[in-house]
Parts: sequence; C-alpha cells; structure tokens
Amino acid sequence: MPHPVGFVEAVLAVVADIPAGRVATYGDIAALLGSRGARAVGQVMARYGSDVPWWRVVRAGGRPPAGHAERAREHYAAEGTPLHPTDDVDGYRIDLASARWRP
DNA sequence: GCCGTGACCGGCG
DNA sequence: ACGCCGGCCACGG
Repeated sequence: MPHPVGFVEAVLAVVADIPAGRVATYGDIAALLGSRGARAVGQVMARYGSDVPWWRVVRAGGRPPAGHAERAREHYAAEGTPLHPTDDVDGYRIDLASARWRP
C-alpha cells in the first residue's frame, strides 16, 4: 500500500516528529511511508524542507544533507547531537548508532 | 504519459 | 575505506 495522503505532507509530518538531538535517514523516512524512494524524500526536503527541522534528516552513512554541512552543524551543536570528527569536506559525521531515531 | 532530475542507497571491485 | 554503477521513486515540464 502506497502513501494514503500526499507524499510531501507525509514526509514533512515525519520529519516534524523527529526529536531534538536525534536523526533519521532519508531511507528511514521513505520506509516509514512504505516507499523505497529515498531520493524522492530528498526531493521533498530540497523543495519544501525549509520550514521543518531539515537537519535531523541525514544520509545513511551518517553524513549531513549534501551542501548543508555548515548550517546543520550549528543545530547539532545546539541540540547536543552526537557527532564524530572526520577529515572529509564536511568535517564531521553523525553517530547514527546512538542518534538514530526510530518511532 | 513519457523523460530527465535529484538534500539517496547498497553492493561490488 | 574509497569510488563507481545501477536501481529506486515521486515530481515537474
């Protein structure tokens, strides 16, 4: 069974439910909606995600949303989201093992 | 209704 | 621990 209501609405609703200091992956969101379209979730976030806690949606590898590492980092610091320093361009990676949220 | 486009994912070399 | 490649899937033109 696909999404009962609008996909966009559903995605934003889930993101709004993620508690501060915790995160969910694009794939997690999709799965919660009975979809495998992680990219589709990315599309939604890119277009309509500005009004929700978008930084709480990360990639499966624990890396922040592409192109938003800087701004996301500030939120993580404020919320005490467990990070892990790296040498890549992002400079850090979210510790999914302890921060991943599951309803 | 087909086609290109991603704030993606997992497997494989 | 890479990077590449193919598969996904909803959206807008």
